Amino acid sequence: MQNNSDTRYRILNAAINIFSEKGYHNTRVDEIVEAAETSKGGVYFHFPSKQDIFLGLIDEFADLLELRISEAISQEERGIYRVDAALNACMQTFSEYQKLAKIFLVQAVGLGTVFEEKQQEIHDRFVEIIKTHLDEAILEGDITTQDTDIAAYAWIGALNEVVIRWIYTGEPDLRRALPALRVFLLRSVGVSEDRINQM
Amino acid sequence: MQNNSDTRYRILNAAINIFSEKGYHNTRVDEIVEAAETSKGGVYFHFPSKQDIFLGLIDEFADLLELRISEAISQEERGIYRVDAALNACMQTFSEYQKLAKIFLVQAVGLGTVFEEKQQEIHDRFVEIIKTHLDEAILEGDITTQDTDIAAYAWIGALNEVVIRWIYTGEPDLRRALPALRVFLLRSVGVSEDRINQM
DNA sequence: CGCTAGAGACCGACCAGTCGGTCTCTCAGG
DNA sequence: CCTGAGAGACCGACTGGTCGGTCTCTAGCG
Repeated sequence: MQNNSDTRYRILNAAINIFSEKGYHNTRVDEIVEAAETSKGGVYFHFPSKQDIFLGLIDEFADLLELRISEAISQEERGIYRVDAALNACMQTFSEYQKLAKIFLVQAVGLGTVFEEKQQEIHDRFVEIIKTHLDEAILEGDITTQDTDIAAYAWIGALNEVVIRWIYTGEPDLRRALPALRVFLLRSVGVSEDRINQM
Repeated sequence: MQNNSDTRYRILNAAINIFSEKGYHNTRVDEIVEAAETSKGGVYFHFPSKQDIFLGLIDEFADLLELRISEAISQEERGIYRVDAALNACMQTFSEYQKLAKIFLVQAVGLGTVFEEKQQEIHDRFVEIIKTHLDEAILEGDITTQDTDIAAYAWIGALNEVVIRWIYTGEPDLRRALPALRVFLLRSVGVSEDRINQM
């Protein structure tokens, strides 16, 4: 049981590398086999199918991301600070796991019906989190009344796009981009300049 | 010569429908053949490959979108109004060509190296347009000095996400979402509430 | 010996693309 | 007006390669 260890780990690692580079359909199981220095039998001993490996990676990363965000949020009291903390956690996690981020944000898109549902479901989780805290911030009077659904989608889109950009080009460095993005997002929901500056 | 007409048109139409639903890899050429009520030979008479059909659709749509946006922009004088006009044109075009929009925004993602380049290149075109006009608006004093690269990426991301959402769920209706998104985006780059309201 | 973990040859479904053939339509020559 | 030759548009059976997944076999361990 404890011997989940070496081979399984190497397979996952290889899968991350190759999936993130070539996408799901252009990745051959045999390539994973080779990169993991194992055999087809090895792979199919540890995983039921190619699809399972891929979906497993995505699920795992989504869980990690959500955990990190929840932790960050729980450290702050006020809605608007929570939102800021979540943003930080998000960027931090993406930049720490660049390859998984690419699989999550790029390679999992456009794979047809099977994957579409999972994709939607995960996206919804994050929209929900953002929306909740934006609504909270409205109640607390930090931002004006507005359509927080749209705002939540737009935030996710904005964030993803910047991260994807960074994944491809290495620019803008996420740490350098964070302040600009932070101001952008806070302004977008109507946090006053004064408050932004004093945060 | 003029008989580019019927069959070719039916093939493209079928391709739009099926690609937009199932994505590139899950679409069989034979499905397009059937939906277009033609034959394999017919398809390969008009197009050199499956890939060409797909890329052709994307190129065509990108051109259309850019054209529409340019037209809209050229109708306005001032940077900030231009930006607003472009946004309108964009949403209008997406909602008019929902299926092509899905191919463009969803199905063209994560297809591996060949498609990645084209994808980047097209994205850059639109980032460039936005950035240019944001910079213009800064010079005209309508918005504050800021990192317009990040803002441009974020805008595109935000827009795409909302549109993708609409494509999948039919909600929020783009016409209803537009005002909220408009305020969101204008605020995000620091257009004052006063000016937004008076636009 | 029995069991876990892994090796790698092999299978067969699947599918993009091909190729020889057919079916109009046109148009020149008689 | 008829003919027949040529071209353009289209047809669909077939092929050849590719890959996910399976199956039998083996090495080591307790």
